Amino acid sequence: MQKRVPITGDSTLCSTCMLGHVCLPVGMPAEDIDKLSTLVRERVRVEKGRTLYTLGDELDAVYGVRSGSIKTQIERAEGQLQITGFHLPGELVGMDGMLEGHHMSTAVALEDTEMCVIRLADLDRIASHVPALQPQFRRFMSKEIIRSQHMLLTVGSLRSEQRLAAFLLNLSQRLAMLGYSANEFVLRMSREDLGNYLGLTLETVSRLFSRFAREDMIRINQREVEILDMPRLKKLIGQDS
Amino acid sequence: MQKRVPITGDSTLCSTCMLGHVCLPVGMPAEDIDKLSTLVRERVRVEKGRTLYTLGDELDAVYGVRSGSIKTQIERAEGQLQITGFHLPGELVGMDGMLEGHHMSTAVALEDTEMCVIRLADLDRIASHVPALQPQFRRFMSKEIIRSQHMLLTVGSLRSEQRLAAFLLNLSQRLAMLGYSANEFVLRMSREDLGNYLGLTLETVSRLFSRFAREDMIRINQREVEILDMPRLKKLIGQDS
DNA sequence: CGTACATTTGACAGGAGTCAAGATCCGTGG
DNA sequence: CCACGGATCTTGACTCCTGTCAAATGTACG
Repeated sequence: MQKRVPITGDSTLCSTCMLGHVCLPVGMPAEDIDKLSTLVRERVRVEKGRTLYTLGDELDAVYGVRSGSIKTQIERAEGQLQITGFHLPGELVGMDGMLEGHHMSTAVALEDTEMCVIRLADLDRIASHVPALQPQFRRFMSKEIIRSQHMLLTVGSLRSEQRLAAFLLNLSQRLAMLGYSANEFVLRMSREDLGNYLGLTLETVSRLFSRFAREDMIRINQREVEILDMPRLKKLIGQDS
Repeated sequence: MQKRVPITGDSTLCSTCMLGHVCLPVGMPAEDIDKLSTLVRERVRVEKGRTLYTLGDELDAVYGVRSGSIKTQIERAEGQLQITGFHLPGELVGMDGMLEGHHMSTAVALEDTEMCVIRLADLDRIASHVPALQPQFRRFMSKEIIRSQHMLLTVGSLRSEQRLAAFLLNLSQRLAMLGYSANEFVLRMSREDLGNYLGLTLETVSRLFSRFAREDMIRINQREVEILDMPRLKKLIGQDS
């Protein structure tokens, strides 16, 4: 567990945060968003490779990615490890773990990352005079359910090339939402992480990248990706155009 | 969408329901549970094979299984279908779908089934004077996140025989929680459903059942299962004893 | 009692895993 | 600034698990 640092000044309220259009406040009425000023009172910096929280840690808050990126993973006693998500700015992590009050997963920074701390006590306190907040938070939990169910479909019923294509398209789209290029980006995770996430081996992922590049669908240089033929990638997973 | 029927009399409040030890009230203080009397005001009967709700239906409530069982599935445009869960009494369905206010999945009864209707409006109304209710509901959503992430691990990193063993053990355990036999039960779903759920084909599932039976780990006759060697099943997935 | 559906079983093929060897990149220290 | 060493990534050869296709058998329901 990393050290939480109080936010100084009010330069960084939810109401003025650049991520308002993707993060927790999205879609809420402006007057309600103004009332979220004490929702995030602390931040946590996590260096690349370090953990934000670990399986079993006590949980009194969930976290929003402010900058950087995070992977979350679950483990089984036998050492099996499954990466459950790569999280970009505006996305919340830690919502599993609310069942027991202990984290059910581990969150590791893929690069130097800053997280907003959303204490559950603050959430309920503020919700008592901002009625829209509870439904809004449920929406975010619902989104997390949908996300993992969608991954289940991906891993359970798509072939390897389709899984990788789906991953690239999903990442591209999320980066575009954040104002980054949809066609050119840097993967923050290793081939091994990616393989684990998609239910493949790192060799298969590597081979697929090479093949996609050979077929001029992408250009790839280590972790730099350029998507050259978005329509064909989409066609690969059955989406038209 | 099936017809909702008001509950008559108060013979079936949450506070007196037999499923209280597994359903939404579990762990809440008795005085709070007493205040849930108007949380479930309607029920829905769903015949075997019929849908409780369908992808795209408007959502104003989530549902708890009162008796019977339900499968939930998501779909992709291309016709791919992924079963995301088989739900027993006391379990909630429909919590995906709170994101958009429309169901993101379809729920189909595996046998004649009765569901409790939990309207979201009622949830928030009651929560305003039962502070423990919102955290409790979040716990159930959290549980759903954990469940689907665990399935992701199962499908993403276990071999076919391990997946089926994990399924049998999980079902056995949930049935035991409900007071049924942990060793003898009836599968309510087809081999095809089971295969789809586990990311396998129906033939593979059938072969595995036959093999487990040949190796005296289970006895199986169509959908009747008897677990003969629980320790060996557990060992198969790496759990000791 | 017959027909449609569900399940079992076999033969075969192919996609992804495993094992192994190189190539490339990157951080560290001289 | 450059050289070294470990980590990461690529590629090849081969294996095997699971999927596909097909046929037979069993079961349930009208």
